[in-house]
Amino acid sequence: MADVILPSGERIVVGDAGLLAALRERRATAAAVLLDGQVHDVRDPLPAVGEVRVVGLNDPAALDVLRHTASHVLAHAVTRLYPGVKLAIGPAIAEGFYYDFRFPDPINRDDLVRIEAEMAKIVEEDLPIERVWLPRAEAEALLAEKGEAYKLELLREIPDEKISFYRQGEFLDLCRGPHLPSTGLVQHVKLVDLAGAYWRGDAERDMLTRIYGTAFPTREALEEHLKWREEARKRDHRFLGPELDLFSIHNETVGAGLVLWHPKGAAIRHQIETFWKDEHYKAGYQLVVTPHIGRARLWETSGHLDFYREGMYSPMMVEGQEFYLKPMNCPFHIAIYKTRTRSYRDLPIRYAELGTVYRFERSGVLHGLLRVRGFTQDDAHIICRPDQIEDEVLACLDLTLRILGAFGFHDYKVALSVRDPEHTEHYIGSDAMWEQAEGSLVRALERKGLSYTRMPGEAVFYGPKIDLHVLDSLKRSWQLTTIQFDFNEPERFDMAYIGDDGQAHRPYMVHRALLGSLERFFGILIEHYGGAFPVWLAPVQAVVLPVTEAEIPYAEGVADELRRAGIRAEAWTRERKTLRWLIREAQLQKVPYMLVCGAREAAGGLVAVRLRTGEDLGPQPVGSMVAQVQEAVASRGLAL
RNA sequence: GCCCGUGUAGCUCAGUCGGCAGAGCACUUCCUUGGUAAGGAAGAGGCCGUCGGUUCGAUUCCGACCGCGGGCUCCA
Repeated sequence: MADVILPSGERIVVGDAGLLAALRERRATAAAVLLDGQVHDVRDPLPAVGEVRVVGLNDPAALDVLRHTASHVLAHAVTRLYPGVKLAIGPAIAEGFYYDFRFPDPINRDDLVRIEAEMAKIVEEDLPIERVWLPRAEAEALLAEKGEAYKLELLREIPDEKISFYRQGEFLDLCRGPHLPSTGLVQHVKLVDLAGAYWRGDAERDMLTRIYGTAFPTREALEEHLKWREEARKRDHRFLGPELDLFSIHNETVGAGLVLWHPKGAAIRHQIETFWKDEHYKAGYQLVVTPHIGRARLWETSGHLDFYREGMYSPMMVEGQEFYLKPMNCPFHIAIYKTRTRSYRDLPIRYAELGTVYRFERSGVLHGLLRVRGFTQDDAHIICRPDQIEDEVLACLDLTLRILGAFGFHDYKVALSVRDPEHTEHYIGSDAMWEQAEGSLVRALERKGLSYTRMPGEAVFYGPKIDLHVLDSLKRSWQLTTIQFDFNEPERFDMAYIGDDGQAHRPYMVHRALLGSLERFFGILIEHYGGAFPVWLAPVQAVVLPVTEAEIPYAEGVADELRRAGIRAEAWTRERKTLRWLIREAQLQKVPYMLVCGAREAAGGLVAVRLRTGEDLGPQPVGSMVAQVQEAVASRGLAL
């Protein structure tokens, strides 16, 4: 006998008759059962004592169950339409679900419409979903008879003797559940994409066809999600980049993964770099500049030729010496450190550089600005004494939050990557160093009030690290900042400082990049702002628009005045176009301020101000506009 | 690398069941002097991704290659 709380809040006691019967009696719709916070199948036996909560379709806890069932409806429809299809796996995922199939013949996007129609039928049929437990031998015989090789492989990895299947109508699938009680509950479902996927993600194994879909408890939620997808599509930086004349990539001529920054993109980059440099000087960093290539022996010493060779380009010969394009900046910074004997009084030393590096990426993974082959890291190396590391990490987090905040990123997720405790032999550095470094990272995070997820086994071999993910305006997560200890290179380069005991000591070194790379960060910024940059970043902050030819000299005078005040302004006087045309163009280019000059304004030293938002401020003295733009720049906000 | 899709003017895309290649935007010229999201007309612009095959003839059909887009475990 268990106490059951229904979605309505009603409490009932359920006996051996079972939960499903009791629910049917009360006409209650149940998606799943919550027991100690775990989602369970409504068909499972209830605990002898205690309390369970039945959750309805609308409960967030039921979303994965709904989607998992939706993936079964998909698989059901596919088996009806494509005899001979083989089933692989079909889990719920963050934004919906997918199911992997092996089709006898290739399908394409048009097939999704047919499949969706068949899914609608299955939902309409409102088939009860039953759970079936089979003994292992029977399960194996059944799957073998159906020729479900992938399922058989999965079965062999299940340790249990009783194997769980789910049946809806004529469709039966190996599955651990849980599932909804019937197919009729999957009302709001949509197939969104089609892609290839390796069986178990292994490039050596079969290529399957993956169908992606999403499902929600209500039509509104589904539509909202589809709108969100559409919004993300419109903000795609690969679309906005050329549209706004920010950058271009030329695979055939320049090379894949190599970015050309156009004047407007470069203007934004200039603002980012200037701000970044100012903040770094204020935070006690010293800027350095290092070359793009270095001799092979440098990369031998650093170890990159051992553990990072596949990411590096082939060497070039210069006067009989091998040189490599740099994939990282650290060896150069270390070389600067080593130009003289350092005292403990010199530490911490913080070398920062916007250093351009080149890394080999397979062509299939290149993606706009987000994954490229040549990029500029906002890199720095902090070299310090053991007693300084905690304060250094904390200062680093401070700087990170200050800089990211300026770009409108205020939501963070933090991952702390540490050693795999089972395999400490895979890592360089002593236990004491790892513990001290991890301790400093944890305490710095705590002092900063940042919650974090500890991830054992995620650290690289040379030290623990913090990775910071930000959420953009569409709530998408991007990994930007990384702060990582390096126990490897100080050793390999024999870095040292002289302590107060007169002896040489090994310093700690921390690598950190706050924005990651300027290319990738720029791509993220474009999508975050949808191309409508805040005034301080906007490549063109104001356009001056003459109404007729007569106002051209006045408009140019106004633009000059703005430029003298440090505002990026253009007078659009090159062509005789109607004001309507000029406004539309400025609007499409997402220029924050449109300053209209007609006869009335020219006579009075005024401009009629239209904002990017569509708001009309009416005629304003030029001087007050200058002040308003300067104010918006100083605030670094989106407000105009 | 692999699966599906895709490649035609600077851009976005039609089209040819094998017979001289099309539109809109952008560009050039002319007309228009226009007050808050496209004023009008004319012109110029093409190795129809590359290479090969079939054919009297290929941008179209076939093959290979190249480029681009989406995706390639969030495990029954």
